[in-house]
Amino acid sequence: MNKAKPVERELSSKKTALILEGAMQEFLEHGYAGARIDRIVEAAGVSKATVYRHFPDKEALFTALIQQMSCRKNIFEFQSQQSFEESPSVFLKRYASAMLENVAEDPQILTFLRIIIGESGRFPELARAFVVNLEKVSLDFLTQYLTKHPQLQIADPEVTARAFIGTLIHFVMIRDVLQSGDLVPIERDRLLDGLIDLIVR
Amino acid sequence: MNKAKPVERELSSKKTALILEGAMQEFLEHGYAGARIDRIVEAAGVSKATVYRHFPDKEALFTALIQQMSCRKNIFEFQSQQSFEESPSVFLKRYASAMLENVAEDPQILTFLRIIIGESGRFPELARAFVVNLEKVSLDFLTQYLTKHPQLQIADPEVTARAFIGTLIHFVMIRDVLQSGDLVPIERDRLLDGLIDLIVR
DNA sequence: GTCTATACCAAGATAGAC
DNA sequence: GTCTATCTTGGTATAGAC
Repeated sequence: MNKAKPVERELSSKKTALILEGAMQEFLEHGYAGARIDRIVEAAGVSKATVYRHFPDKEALFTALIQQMSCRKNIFEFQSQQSFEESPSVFLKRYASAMLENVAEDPQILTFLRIIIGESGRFPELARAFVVNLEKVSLDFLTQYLTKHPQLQIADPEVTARAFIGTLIHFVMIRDVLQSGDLVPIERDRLLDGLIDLIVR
Repeated sequence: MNKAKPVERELSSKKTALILEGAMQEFLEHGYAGARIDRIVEAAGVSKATVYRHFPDKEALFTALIQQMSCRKNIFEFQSQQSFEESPSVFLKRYASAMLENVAEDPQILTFLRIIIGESGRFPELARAFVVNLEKVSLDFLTQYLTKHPQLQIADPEVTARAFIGTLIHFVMIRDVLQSGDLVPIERDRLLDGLIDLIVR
């Protein structure tokens, strides 16, 4: 009557975490089709059969992993420290800088972007989760910020938020994801300050 | 003394073209690791041995194909019809519309973008060829256009060109590549006109 | 629930006839 | 130069012992 049932549950989820951790490096590095269960098994330190006891197949493991990552690898993560004296141009500079620092601090964000986009044809639901969890949140946040500062005289905050985020993402794409910053060089601060000038004037 | 040697050469390159054509659908649809030589062979209507007589291995076939496509699938293709009466805002609208129409007319551009980005970690040279042939060309073109119209009072044409292209690419990424336009909806013309207002004022 | 060992199949690449 | 047939490897997934 006093059997320790919950303990088994916990062991099980510990293995699940190990598997997902091992799967992360493998899928991020090799993509979906290029990923090898053998390497995931090795990295996780479990047996192959254990993987298939926790996940029905390779595809389920992949989608579970990416959905989990969509909540953790947030390129737009930002401490909105509500310093009210802060001028909009300073705020926008901080916001953009935070995003670029997130990318610099965690290069896994780059491989995450590569796989989301690369597999978006075969796994559209994962792409859509990415857009809802990351893109939409930051677009809405920026739109609201611009709307709440009418002194900026922003004609269409939604469009302006798009231009701001779009320019930043495009910059990261060229420089970091495609590793071609040297081919179309531009200084970080020149782009950021010029972009903010375009918006705040 | 009158042997028809050139004929063989031509047959050979005909096969090469067939193989590349078959490889295109296969690589674009399934990515590098997911592509199957068997399916390329079937689509091209040649034997597997013929493929390996023309290309050393799968990787060489892939890089040859993508390099060829970087010259043909130009998302920024645009008839610069030099109508001098055309105002900058009309010109910019035409330029942006042309890009969006290129995407709409040839959905292979989308799968091409997916594979370039998705494989940019393993094939950085292909990503760099893409940036040089497509991104850089259009960035330079737009920068020059903005510079040649000083009445626009563009503070930093290079940055403005980045913002313009970046906003467009980002829009295409969300809507078409990631198939998530409905999640962060915005009307095409509202974005384009708003973006141009941001630049030309 | 987890492991070892294995079934089963499909992939990339090649040998040898023509 | 091109084909058919085949080799070899390595993949996903599972069976059966513990």
